[in-house]
Amino acid sequence: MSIPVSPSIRKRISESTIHRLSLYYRALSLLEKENYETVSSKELAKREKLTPAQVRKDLSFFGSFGTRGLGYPVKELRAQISSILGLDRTWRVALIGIGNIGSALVSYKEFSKQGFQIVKLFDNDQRKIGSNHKGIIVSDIRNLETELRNDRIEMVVLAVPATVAQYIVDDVVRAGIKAILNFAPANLKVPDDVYLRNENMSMELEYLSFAIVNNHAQKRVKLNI
Amino acid sequence: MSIPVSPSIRKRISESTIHRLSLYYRALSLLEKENYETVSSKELAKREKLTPAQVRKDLSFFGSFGTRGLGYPVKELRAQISSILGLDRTWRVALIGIGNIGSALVSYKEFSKQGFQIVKLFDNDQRKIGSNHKGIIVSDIRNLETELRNDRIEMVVLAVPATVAQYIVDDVVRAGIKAILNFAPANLKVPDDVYLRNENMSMELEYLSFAIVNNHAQKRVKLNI
DNA sequence: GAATGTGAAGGTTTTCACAGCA
DNA sequence: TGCTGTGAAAACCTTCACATTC
Repeated sequence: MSIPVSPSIRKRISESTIHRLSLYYRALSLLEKENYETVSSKELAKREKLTPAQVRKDLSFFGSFGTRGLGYPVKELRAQISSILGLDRTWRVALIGIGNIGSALVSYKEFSKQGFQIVKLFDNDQRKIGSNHKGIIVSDIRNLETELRNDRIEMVVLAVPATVAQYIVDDVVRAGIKAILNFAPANLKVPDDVYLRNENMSMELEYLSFAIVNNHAQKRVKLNI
Repeated sequence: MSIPVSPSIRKRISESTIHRLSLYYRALSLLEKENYETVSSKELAKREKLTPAQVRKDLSFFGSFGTRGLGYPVKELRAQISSILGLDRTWRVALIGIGNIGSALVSYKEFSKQGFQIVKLFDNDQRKIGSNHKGIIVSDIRNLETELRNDRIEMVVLAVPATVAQYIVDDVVRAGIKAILNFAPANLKVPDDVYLRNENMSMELEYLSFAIVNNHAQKRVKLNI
């Protein structure tokens, strides 16, 4: 009998661990397609450029999913991580701002693949309101609060200009939304009980720029074979 | 006289420090627009939801830019960080894959604003090759290696399907490119001397999903006032 | 008085190394 | 024998606290 995933986590799990769970999840999905029955922490680590100890430690926070001498059962572990990350269900997501980035996100396959269903689109541009994107009619942002409530939206993706982002996020918070993914290069203020994450796509380019200019040492992956 | 930025950094600077430099840079750009002459670590920290000590420590790795009792000169500090991050110049960037995400990135203002100039586009789709995106003609990916060399491209942004990403990245590496930003959900292998960063946009949504499902405690920002 | 710069302390994350089990 | 699970150690990162400077 396997130990169940603890429903409420005692020790605070680090952000990095959670991000790595996403990586494991992706690797396991691939391994399942490749018909692997089991996988060792060593193999998982290799595929995600991590160390075997890291993989085992991360997983150990949530339970004992492996078998000594054998490894982890691919299918089960994938299901477990899926449940830990809340990917064993679908999420009703609204996307605000049908510009550049917004339009791309509507058809971004990785979102829907993981259960994030964009079911609502908003914009303030009269030319866009009423138009159809991938089967969804763009709503007027003036009705944001009521429509977010009526459509039982659980997460919001913000892809609006930085200058208006705070006003919109205030509305979103008023609508009772507790999870927001922000693409605007702005520092948004939200109450303590609202989860806000920022996606800053030029940050990684800036890292590359820094790395080249400064000859920055790469983090070396120990292979401990 | 100010102490110059050490050209080669002895102690390895952490990734987080570099990412925070990006944040400081953005905040300082705004402060400059707002006509601030100086800024304290306290104010900078507040704007980026960090601690004053963190700000001072980060900056101290690169030099002494402030004045005791006064704070940091906004304009100078911005210039210094700009030079540290390599943003005081322009970068010739090629974008490969003019799909969903790729098209959005061509017009993504944050890139050009920081000096990342997309000067070259590639795709393998005959219908796209030869077409004009924001003044750039899409090239055939079959000429990737030679064109990257001839056009003296310094960075590559990859926005192609995961299934073909490795083949393309191999070509990119052969062309001598040392910095790659990858949007494909794939684990690409590159030689040690090539910087590769991954942008995984669903990872943050997965974090939000985890946070909701597990009532994950937010990292609390100490205000030490 | 105000705020930086920085060793040292404290806290967190990663890695080690090995007991334990299939 | 092979590989997990995990305390302990090591490495790393953040915060403290204060001497220092304007």
